[in-house]
Amino acid sequence: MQFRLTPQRMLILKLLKKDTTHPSAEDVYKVAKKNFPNISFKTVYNTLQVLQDNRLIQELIIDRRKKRYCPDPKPHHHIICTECNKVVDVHLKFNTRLNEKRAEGFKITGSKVTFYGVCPECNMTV
Amino acid sequence: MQFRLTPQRMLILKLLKKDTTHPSAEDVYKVAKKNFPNISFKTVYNTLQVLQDNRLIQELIIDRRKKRYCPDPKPHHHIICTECNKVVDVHLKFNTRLNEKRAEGFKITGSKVTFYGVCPECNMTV
DNA sequence: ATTTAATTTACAATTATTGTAATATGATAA
DNA sequence: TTATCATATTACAATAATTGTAAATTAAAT
Repeated sequence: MQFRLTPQRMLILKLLKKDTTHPSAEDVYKVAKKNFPNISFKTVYNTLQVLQDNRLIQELIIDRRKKRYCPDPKPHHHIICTECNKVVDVHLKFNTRLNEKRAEGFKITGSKVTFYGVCPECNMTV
Repeated sequence: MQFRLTPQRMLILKLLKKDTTHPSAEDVYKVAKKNFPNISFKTVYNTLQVLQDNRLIQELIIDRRKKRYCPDPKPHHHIICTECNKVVDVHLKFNTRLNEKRAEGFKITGSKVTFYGVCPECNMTV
């Protein structure tokens, strides 16, 4: 597929790159609307997919409610707050090698560690 | 909350305990319907929540399409097939300790490793 | 300039999940 | 045992996230 970096896509990529909150598609849509008032949800979803396919961002399956998007496509890990669903990056290497025997015949292509916890803000308000 | 182990709940728990496929709520519903033809989706979802709250099963946020349920409530890890979304358990301990400094102020309560790969069946059909 | 493929938009549709209200169930106390 | 009452179930509607469709638009390539 030929991938065209349209103004909408450029904007969404830029928004993501400076956003550390791991926004949802709706979050992206709301911010993008400020620059492109007529932008559609479909364009946002479409763009997120294209950016993902081209390894410019990555989709996170971590929040029980919806997908979140991470501007850093390189493999790394995350912590999610079990109270407010805040997500933050963890840039550390862990040894999670899975030997053939334990891989159940799967050809392993990657791995990720997810940490669950309570963020500082939520910790205060208990 | 008082938790009543009704026939429907008993059935769902039993179904899950002998199911290694990490079924979705809909999968559970379909099987449960064989014994309780009038069972509702709401009862299934409600039961899955209750069983989870009572630490008899655990919900998995791993499949991009929907929640999956694991009969084993104890912390362990999973492999998911990126082709067909098959999920299997990994019962191994990994050292994923996160020192305070790197926890970004979060109070960490748990962690899980997710492996991505291609299952034997999907590997064949390439 | 013309053709053509990719993209965007508006909007409908789908899928997973949750909410509501009436009825049914079953535990507990009289 | 029977009455009471909280909890659970069901049918069904509603919501939320995401995806599909088709027409119009854009822009790359001839």
